Amino acid sequence: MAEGAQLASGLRRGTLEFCVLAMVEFEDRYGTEIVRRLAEEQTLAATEGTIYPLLSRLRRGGLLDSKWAESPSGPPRRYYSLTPTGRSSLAYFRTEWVSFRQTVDRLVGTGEIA
Amino acid sequence: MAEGAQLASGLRRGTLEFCVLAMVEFEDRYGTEIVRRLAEEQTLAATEGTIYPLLSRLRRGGLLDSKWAESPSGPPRRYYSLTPTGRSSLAYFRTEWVSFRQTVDRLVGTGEIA
DNA sequence: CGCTCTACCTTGCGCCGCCAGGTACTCTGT
DNA sequence: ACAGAGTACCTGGCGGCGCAAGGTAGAGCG
Repeated sequence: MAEGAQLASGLRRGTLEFCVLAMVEFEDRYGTEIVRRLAEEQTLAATEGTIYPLLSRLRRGGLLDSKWAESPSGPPRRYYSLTPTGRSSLAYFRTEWVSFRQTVDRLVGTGEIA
Repeated sequence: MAEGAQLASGLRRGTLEFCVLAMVEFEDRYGTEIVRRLAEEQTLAATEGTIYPLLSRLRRGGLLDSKWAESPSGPPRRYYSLTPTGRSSLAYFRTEWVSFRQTVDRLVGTGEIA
């Protein structure tokens, strides 16, 4: 594994889940599409081996709903959408993320505690 | 486990390590002190079971150095300090963190990709 | 000399990101 | 009609890390 990739891999923990939720907040998306869009991001590139199990977890957890749909060209796709539970979970993360981000910025940013 | 604690636990992954490095950047600190200071932070509270193995990993990895010192009252303490390797690792994280933070802000902040 | 406080560390568990491998359907070219 | 490429889905096993729980040992006090 590359140098910086290992660092980013650890950072994704606990965050990737909500990035995926946010991606299907306004528009239904399917697995491969999510993988491709994440690959365009700098530090959030995740492979299929990460995304598909993640989507299954979120579906089983009731945060995502899914329905099959035909593709214009190719095999059928499973489109994911946000459930009310997923929506509130995402809302909760948004507040938690701000707090977390500020704490890390304060601690790591300058090196001084207060 | 409490509701929000589980979320924060995932967020700490890959970040806590560098928060600890930053804490000993300018001043040597010992284990229990680090635990107590992190407990004061909102979303970064980590217990001994997290911190001590983490400190051992960082020491074995050459990012931290340690030396024993007497306590004014109580058992001796193991004080940790930042090595050159740890210093450059921390510097690298600071740039990576900014990139990561911006990506998450962009994706989760509004829900729109671009 | 017990009792408490401080400080260190370890064991085992569970979760999750990831690599590698696998299945199946669609479309294209010959 | 059929091989090959492209698309899309999923799974098994590994490794790392945060964490709860449990353990050791010295210092100070009554």
